[in-house]
Amino acid sequence: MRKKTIEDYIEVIYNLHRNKELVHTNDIASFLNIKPSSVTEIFQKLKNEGYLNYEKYSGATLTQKGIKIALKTKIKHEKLTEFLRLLGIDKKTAEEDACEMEHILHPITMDTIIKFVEVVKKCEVTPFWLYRLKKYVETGKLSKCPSDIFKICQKYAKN
Amino acid sequence: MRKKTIEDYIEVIYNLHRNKELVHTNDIASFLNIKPSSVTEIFQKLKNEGYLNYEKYSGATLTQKGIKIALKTKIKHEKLTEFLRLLGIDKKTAEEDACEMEHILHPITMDTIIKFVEVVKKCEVTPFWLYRLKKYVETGKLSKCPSDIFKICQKYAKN
DNA sequence: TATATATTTTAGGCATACCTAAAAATGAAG
DNA sequence: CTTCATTTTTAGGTATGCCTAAAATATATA
Repeated sequence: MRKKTIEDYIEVIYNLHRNKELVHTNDIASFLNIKPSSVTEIFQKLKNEGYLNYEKYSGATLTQKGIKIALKTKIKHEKLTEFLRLLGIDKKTAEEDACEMEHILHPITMDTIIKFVEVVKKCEVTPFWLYRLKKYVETGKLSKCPSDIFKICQKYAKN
Repeated sequence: MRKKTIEDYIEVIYNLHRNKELVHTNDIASFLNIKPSSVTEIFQKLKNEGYLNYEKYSGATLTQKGIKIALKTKIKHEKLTEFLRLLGIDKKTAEEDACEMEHILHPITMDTIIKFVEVVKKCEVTPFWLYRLKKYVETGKLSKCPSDIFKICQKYAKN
């Protein structure tokens, strides 16, 4: 199975787990707008690879291995969404792009993006570049960097 | 054909175009480490969809439609690489992640990331958050936001 | 508890992007 | 200009993730 397939399905299964103890092929199928028979096939494969406890006709639960993937993927999804939202991307687009990015980025890239968000958030106010970015995205016009900020950047450049 | 397949192949064809007028299945095959027969199949499909001028046994060139895709993809690739490099990602990783991201991001996300890079670059000095980010990635320790920067951010928050 | 209904699985198919092996075309050298 | 090596294509095969239609099982109701 492809990494993306495994992670996507496990993510959905994990999310539906909350409402129901056992997740059925139908739940996944209606959520993903595909046919239940396709889900059956995937369930069988996920079971073979040790991600799922699954017995014919009786729904499925994630194994420990499955839960581990689910949590990892969920974190990635949330952090990437947060990152894109921070840049000003609308919620729907951010969710969708995060959902693709979560499967492809190298760990170091993922880690760096997570830390980028933390660094920015740790300032507790909106950073100046974000105002310039928003204006630029909205108007197409890129303002010069204000001189007071330029000065401070220079100061930090020296350290 | 999948968007990713079209864009990936056209990108490679475009890059190999420079050295040779006509691109042959073998060129692509050895570059991508796949078999020439697989490339033949893709060439036929790319021709059918109007991206390629291709006649049996005689190599291929991109059509106007193909060139348009090539340039768009190239720009995306370069800008995404620049973005990741800016965050401190090493060259190889940045290239690889950019190569995946270029096929999946919504236009608005792509546009915003491009503008983010421009905004940061337009300051002509390294921004303060980048120092904090680098240190955080290297050491795992996240420093507090310096008070002078905090003040300036607050000032901009009021406008 | 028998039967009707709804859910789930099986069996067989399709498109994509790859493969191998064999056939066809190209082109280089005597 | 013919033969031989190389390149390219064709034909047929594989795995993946989806599909439909039919069969099997589970569930709800009378």
